[in-house]
Amino acid sequence: MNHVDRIIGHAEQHCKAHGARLTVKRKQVLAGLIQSDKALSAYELIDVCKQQFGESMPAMSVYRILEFLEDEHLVHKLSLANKYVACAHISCSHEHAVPQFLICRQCSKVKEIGIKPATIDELRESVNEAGFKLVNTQLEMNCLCEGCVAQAA
Amino acid sequence: MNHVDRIIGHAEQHCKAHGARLTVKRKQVLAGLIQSDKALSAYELIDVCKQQFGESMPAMSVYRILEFLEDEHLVHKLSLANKYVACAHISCSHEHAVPQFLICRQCSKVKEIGIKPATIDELRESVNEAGFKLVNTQLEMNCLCEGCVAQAA
DNA sequence: AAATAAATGATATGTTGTAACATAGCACAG
DNA sequence: CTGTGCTATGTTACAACATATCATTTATTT
Repeated sequence: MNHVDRIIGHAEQHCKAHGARLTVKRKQVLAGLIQSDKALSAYELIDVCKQQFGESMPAMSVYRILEFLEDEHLVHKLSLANKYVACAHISCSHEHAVPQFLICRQCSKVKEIGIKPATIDELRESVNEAGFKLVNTQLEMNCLCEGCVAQAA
Repeated sequence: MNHVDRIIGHAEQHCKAHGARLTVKRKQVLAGLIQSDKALSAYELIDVCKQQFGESMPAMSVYRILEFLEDEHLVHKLSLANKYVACAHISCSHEHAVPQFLICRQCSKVKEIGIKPATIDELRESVNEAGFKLVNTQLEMNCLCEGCVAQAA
């Protein structure tokens, strides 16, 4: 049983635990994302599924499935790139805070990190001072990954 | 001379200072953004210009003009919302750091703030620890504005 | 097996953004 | 003033991202 299957297994348990169903199609989409170290757009996922499973998915289905996976906290949507990534913590049993994402502008590689709570608190305070309320702490930051920095140099 | 015209005047000086031209169309687009306290999409700007100046702008032109205005630091693009806002500091003569934006999920109202440099440094450090390089510090945060918080309550 | 609910398919359309090439208008050398 | 070149704008076509709506299929319950 390989890495991806193991994670999918965890995801399935997670869904079962509250009566949600991780169907074949949903598994395929999730697997596509897990295998990729980059963020993928919905249409890129269609291609991936086509290649890996010979299944031709309509865009509509992929978007529905992504929505389901987001609701299950198995996938995150990155608004900065209009792309999607698998959650890095599907296999962890403990709860996680809302993560932050570093997105490589060049190659779409994504790293999910947890910023120090103290830093988050400072941010939240700045926001409050401005009279706004932070809805969530999912920050997305434009970055370059190691590989692309090296290339650029 | 009203508020908007005054800001446009500043913008014109700024452009002239290095041989860039703030043409009529460019002024119209900029004025549309300055008048709005909300972020506007390119297509919303087309409507605004149509209403205010009777000028029918092709989408392509608006995008080109927005790009020009961004290069001149007169306008910011908000990737979280795929919308655009006028820079809050066009009339200031001093230089500004890269700003951060609070975007109301509900009504698209935007506030441009400057977070404490120390907080930014902490963020940058977290990013470096993860092996990435921060490309810019234009953070965009999903928020609710005062008005929409009040409404929701 | 019938009734019900959940998931997916099919089709159309909306929204955001870019590519590629054509035209218009100004600026300045001759 | 006239050609030449540059910048700005127009036009058309299309790519990429996303949602609405209704029909059909699949799974679950009774």
